[in-house]
Amino acid sequence: MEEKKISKAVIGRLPRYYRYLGELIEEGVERISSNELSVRMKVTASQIRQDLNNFGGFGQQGYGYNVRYLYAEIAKILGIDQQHNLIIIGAGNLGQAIANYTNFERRGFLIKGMFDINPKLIGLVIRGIEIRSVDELESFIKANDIQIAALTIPKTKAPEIADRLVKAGIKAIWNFAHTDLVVPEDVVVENVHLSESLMRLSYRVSSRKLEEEAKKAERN
Amino acid sequence: MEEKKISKAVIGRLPRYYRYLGELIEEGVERISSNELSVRMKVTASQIRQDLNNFGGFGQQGYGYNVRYLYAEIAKILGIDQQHNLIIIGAGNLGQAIANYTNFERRGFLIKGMFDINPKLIGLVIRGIEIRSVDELESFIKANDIQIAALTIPKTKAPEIADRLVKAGIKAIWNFAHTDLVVPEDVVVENVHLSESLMRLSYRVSSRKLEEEAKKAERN
DNA sequence: TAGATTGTTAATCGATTAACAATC
DNA sequence: TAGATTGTTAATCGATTAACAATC
Repeated sequence: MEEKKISKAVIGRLPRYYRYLGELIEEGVERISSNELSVRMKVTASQIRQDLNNFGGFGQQGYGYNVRYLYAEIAKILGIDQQHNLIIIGAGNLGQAIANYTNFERRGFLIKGMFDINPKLIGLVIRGIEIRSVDELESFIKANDIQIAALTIPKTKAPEIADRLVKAGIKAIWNFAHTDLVVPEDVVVENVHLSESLMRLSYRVSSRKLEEEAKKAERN
Repeated sequence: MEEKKISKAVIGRLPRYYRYLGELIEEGVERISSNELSVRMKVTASQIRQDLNNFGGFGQQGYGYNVRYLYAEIAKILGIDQQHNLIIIGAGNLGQAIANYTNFERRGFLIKGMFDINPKLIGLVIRGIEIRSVDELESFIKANDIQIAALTIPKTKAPEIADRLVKAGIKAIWNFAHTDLVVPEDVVVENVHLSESLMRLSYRVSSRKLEEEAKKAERN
């Protein structure tokens, strides 16, 4: 069973397919062709078929794809058909935002606990999730079979906490701290660098402005 | 002056270069070669040189790159040498998290106001930023020369608000709602889809697990 | 000047799109 | 069966890496 390596680009698109299929289900659409879906999603039909065929043949010639079936298959591929136990480290606004976002639980991500160093926050309960002292981190991870840790703390504290998480057996870090974590290769890190996202936005706004000015200059 | 089109991949990497250069400045490093930087950043030196040369020759043969100079030049490219006026729509945890993140202001993003529909939130002041009723949206945008709107509201409300923002003359939307916004082509949308990020993480955790199981099975 | 390192061209690699035979 | 649409191979396009002449 040689697993062919799936490219990052393909994986990056899967959640978007999943989202669109979910919307189709809500609309009561039963089947869809790669072509119809390509129009909705503004990608090529070719890309959709290529992407899906990395994982198997989910469609049927002359028919297209059954929406519910494809939706369920993508869920399996993404691993969101299974339950993941998650903790949040850093109970500030961002940590609380994640804790309050109920959709994650619908996708199988169960938030089991939150951690902070601020004594004012420790003991508070958010949507049934208790905020604990970071001192309890390791014992909690082991006792509750935690796989994923969301890191919503300042970048200065992130490397130390990441080390502790790795030692405690965490398999994945959802990293919101503005730094690149160094972890062993069997630990997955998914970065959400908001400031980088905002800079990309800034670039695009600025380059648009330059283009417009260039056009205006040309007219004169 | 034909502007050659810069690829999305290159733009995506610029903020990371910027971050590493900032760290080098803090460390007191004056100059760096593409090769040294490539080791730190875990990319190829070739890629660094290619990326930078999209925008001009910032280095010097036999010397490398002056860290402060390159840092300043990338800031110009990203447009973060200029001030951007920003509003946040949706004053929930995520909106408040952004409002409280002071680093954005250091990069020239000035948060001028927050908006919500919840009467309990309207009137509150967060870090000097007042939460206003969404009714005041259009007048506020015009009166305060707002270019960027961060959208931290549920997906159901996002399309309607996006339309209003566009009509009010907003040039860029930083979209945290889990939906793809439809806007005219001169309006920039930068998406931050947290649930998609979490699914990518889930995929990677799940596929790691499968690989390990496959390896174990092979041994038997 | 000699050594180092860029800027840039050429080669390679990978991802996307197009085309079409297979098949429902 | 005829029409539709997939799965998949081939062609194209773009991005990354390698190589090296230019030059500080």
